[in-house]
Amino acid sequence: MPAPGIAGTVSALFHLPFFMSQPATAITPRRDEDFPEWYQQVVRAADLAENSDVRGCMVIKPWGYGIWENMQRVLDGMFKATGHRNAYFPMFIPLSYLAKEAEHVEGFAKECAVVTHHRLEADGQGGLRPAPSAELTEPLVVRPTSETIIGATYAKWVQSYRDLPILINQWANVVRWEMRPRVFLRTAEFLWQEGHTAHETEQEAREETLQMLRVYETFAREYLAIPVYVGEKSEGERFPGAVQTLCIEAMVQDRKAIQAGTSHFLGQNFAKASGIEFVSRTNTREFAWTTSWGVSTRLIGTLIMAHGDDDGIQLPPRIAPAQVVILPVTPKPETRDAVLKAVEQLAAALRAQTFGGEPVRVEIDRRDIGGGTKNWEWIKKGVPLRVEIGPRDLEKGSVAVSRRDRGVKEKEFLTTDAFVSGVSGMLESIQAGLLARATALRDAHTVVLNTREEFYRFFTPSNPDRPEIHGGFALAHWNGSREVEEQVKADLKVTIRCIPMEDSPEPGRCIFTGDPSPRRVIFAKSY
RNA sequence: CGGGCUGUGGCUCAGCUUGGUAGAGCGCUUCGUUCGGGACGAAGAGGCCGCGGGUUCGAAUCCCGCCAGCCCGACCA
Repeated sequence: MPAPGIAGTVSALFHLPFFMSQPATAITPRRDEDFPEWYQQVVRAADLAENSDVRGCMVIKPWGYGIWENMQRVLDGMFKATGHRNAYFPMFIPLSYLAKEAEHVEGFAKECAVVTHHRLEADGQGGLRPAPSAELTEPLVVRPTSETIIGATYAKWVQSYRDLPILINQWANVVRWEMRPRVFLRTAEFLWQEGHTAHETEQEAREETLQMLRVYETFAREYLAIPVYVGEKSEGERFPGAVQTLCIEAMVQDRKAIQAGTSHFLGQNFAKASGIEFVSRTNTREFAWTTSWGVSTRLIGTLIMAHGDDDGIQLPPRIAPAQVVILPVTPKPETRDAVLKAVEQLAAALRAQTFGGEPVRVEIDRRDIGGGTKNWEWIKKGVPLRVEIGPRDLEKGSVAVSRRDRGVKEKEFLTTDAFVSGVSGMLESIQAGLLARATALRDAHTVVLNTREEFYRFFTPSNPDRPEIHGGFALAHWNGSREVEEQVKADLKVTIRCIPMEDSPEPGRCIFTGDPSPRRVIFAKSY
C-alpha cells in the first residue's frame, strides 16, 4: 500500500488544529489496524449497503446498486457479444430436482431455505402461522443455484443436435443459508448472473467454459482494475457436480485470495440427472454437455478490498456510478445563480465527452450542506474526480479538480476547457493507476516456495493472538492429493486457490511429500 | 450445532455490584456566527431501558423463563 501523497498530507495537517480533533483518515480503524472492521466501516461510510433486519440479508443502497448496475451492463454486453441471451427461471425448485445429482445435493443441502406452505392463518394470539391445511405436497427449495431446474427445462427443449447449443444467461437472486454472513462477501441472499449452456460435444462445452472464464478475466482487469490468476480448482474446491471448475482468483489488500468468478464444465453429469438427451448427427441418443458460470455481488466486496484506502472506497472509473461529481461552491447568495448555471454548462460539456466509449457520467451535488462535509462524502464514496466551481472560478474560467487517487486536499486548478478536454485522459490515468497498484501489490506478495518449512513460516503470523497482515500467494509443488490439501487447510487455513493454466508448467516435487508434481499451484488464505 | 458475550433515544455506549420511575457523545430540527469548507454557539425533538413473569411500597438495576443479536469454532460464491 503506497503512502498517501506527501503534498496532501502536509496540506491536511496544516488545516487541522494542534490536537487533531478529527481523525487523520476518514475510516477508522485503518486497514493495517483491523482489516475486517475497516471493510465494514467502508461499506457504511461509502453508503453502499447495510445489514437488514433479516439476518444475513443486506439492503443494497443506491450507490452500491449503481456499481452493480454497471457491472451488469458491461457483463451483459460481453455475454451478448459471445452469443448468449437472457432468460429467467423460477426461484423455487422442487425438492426432488435438487436430489437428482448426488454431489450437488451433498454440496448444497446444508444451506437451503425450504418453502413448505402456501398460506398463513391467524394463530389465535394476534400473530400468523403457516396454515397446516396449506402444506405443499412437495416442498420447494429457494434456489441456491439453478442447474437442476434449468436442466429439467433444457431436457424439454432439446430433441435433436439441431437444438444445440443452448446459450442462456439469467440475472437473479439466489439464497444460501450461510452461518456467518458478511456484507457483499457472504450473504444469505445475493445477486448474480448464472450462465447455463448445453452443447453437442465435449470439446464445444469445454471451449465455452474457457471462453467465459476469459470474459471474466477481461472484465476484472479492464473494468474493475483487478488482476486475476486464472486456473482450475482442485477436487476439494470444485463446484458440487462439476467435472472441472475454472476460476479467477484475485488478491486483496490483506493478501488473502478471493474467488471472483467461476466457470464450470459439468460434463454430462447434469444432463444425465435431468435427462438432456438428443439425437445426434449419426442418429444415436446422446447426453448433452453442459456448462455453468457466474459472478455475483461479491465482486463489489472484492472491489472494496482491492482498491479501498483509509479514506473509503476508490472506484475504478469504468465501473463508478458517477465518474465526476461537481461541487458548486456558493458562499454568497448573490453569486449562487451564476455558479449553478456554470455548473450546468460544465456538466453538459463533460457529458459530451466520452470515456471508454460511453458518455462521461457526471453528478451534481447541489445539497445545501457544508462544503467540507460534502467533499468528504464523495471521497468516502470513491468517486474518481471531484470538481469545485465557485464565484472566483467563474471570473477566471477555471475549475478546481481533485483526484481520488491523490491526496485529499490536493487540488489542481485548470481552465474549464482544459479540464473538459482532458477529463477522459484523467479517468484513464486513474483507471490505469488502480490496476498498476493492485498488480504491484499482488506481485509483491506472490512468492515461489520450495520447502514445507518456508511454506509454514510464510503463512504463520508473528502474533497469533492478533494476526498482522501476512502471507500472500504461494506458488508451490503439490502431489495432487486431497489429504495434503486438507492437512494444510487444517494447520494453516490455507487452501489451493487454483492450479494455474500455463503454457509450459515447470515440473518438480511436492514440498509436503516429495512426490512428483507436474506444476506449481497457488496456495493462499481466502475469503 | 458447541463455547463466550450483549440487549438502554437513529448510531456508539454509560448507569445495574450498593433498587427510588433515565444520561453522554455523535446524528437530527430551528436560530445565530462562520464558511473555497468535514467549523462554532444556543435552543429543541426523540426512550413503556429486548419480551414475559416474580420479589418489593417502589425494578433499567435483584430472581426465573423466553426471544434476539454479536464474537470464536465446523460449512461456504
